Amino acid sequence: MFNPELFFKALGDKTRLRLLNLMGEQEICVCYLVEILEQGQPKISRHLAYLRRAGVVEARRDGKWMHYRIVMPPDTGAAQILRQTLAWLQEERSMQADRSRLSKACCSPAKYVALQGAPLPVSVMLESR
Amino acid sequence: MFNPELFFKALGDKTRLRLLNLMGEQEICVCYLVEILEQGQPKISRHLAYLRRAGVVEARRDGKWMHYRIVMPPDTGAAQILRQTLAWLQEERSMQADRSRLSKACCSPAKYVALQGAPLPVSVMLESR
DNA sequence: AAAACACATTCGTCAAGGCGTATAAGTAAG
DNA sequence: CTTACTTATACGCCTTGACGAATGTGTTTT
Repeated sequence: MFNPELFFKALGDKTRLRLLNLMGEQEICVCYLVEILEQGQPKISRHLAYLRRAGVVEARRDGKWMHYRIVMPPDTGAAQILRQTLAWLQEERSMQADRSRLSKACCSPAKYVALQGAPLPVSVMLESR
Repeated sequence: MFNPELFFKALGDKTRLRLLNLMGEQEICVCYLVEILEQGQPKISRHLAYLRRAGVVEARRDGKWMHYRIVMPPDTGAAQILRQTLAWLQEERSMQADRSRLSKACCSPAKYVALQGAPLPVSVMLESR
């Protein structure tokens, strides 16, 4: 029932890989994705839509904000490959840098004025308990 | 040193996935790929070139014939994903059918006249000992 | 109701990629 | 050397997809 071609097409783009890396296993607000990737909001939104059509992510509305999360495909093989891919990405320098900037963005609002008032990523909320 | 984007782009095409499935862990002559996939020789050749550029396969000349084989990427993560992908493909109906037609093609030359005299795939040579 | 905000979508443009047809390149056989 | 054979590449055409800019949609605030 799952389409390998569509699945790999979704992974065949730098920006989409960066988005998936930032989502990790947690849901995250779009505003953070835009700020961290420094890539223009419509561009990010289009790539998120692509990932949604491919069945790789799902969205949840929270007032003005949209939260995206990775959804594991029902197909066991695909899920395994997706998990493996996420682990692989974490080994990459640039992907680590993205994740590092994400943590900092949540703790230094002065540097990321646009994010003041935005809902914190779950990972950061857990850290600050 | 390995490029995830290029890697997944290479896997994001039905024909290329079928080619990789037919190669499996063994090298195979192009003429078989053309016959089994029934897809026109230039098309197959272009997709093989794409896979070569992406570093997923390598070619070996044997007189008039060219043999292609999957080459595991030096990057451990990529290699793991590639192996899992190949295993995943083998679970698909259509991919099993391709592999089944490959065995038959080597044993019934009458049906595949174009293949008479072509070098047998290694897997078939092993079976017929 | 109006304004502000977060995000999605549309539009026009451009590059990448897929395909069939024709042709080139490399090798073996006559 | 010419021919036949296997594979690769060039060409023209078309589709997909990526992008910035502008605009639309849904929600909260005033």
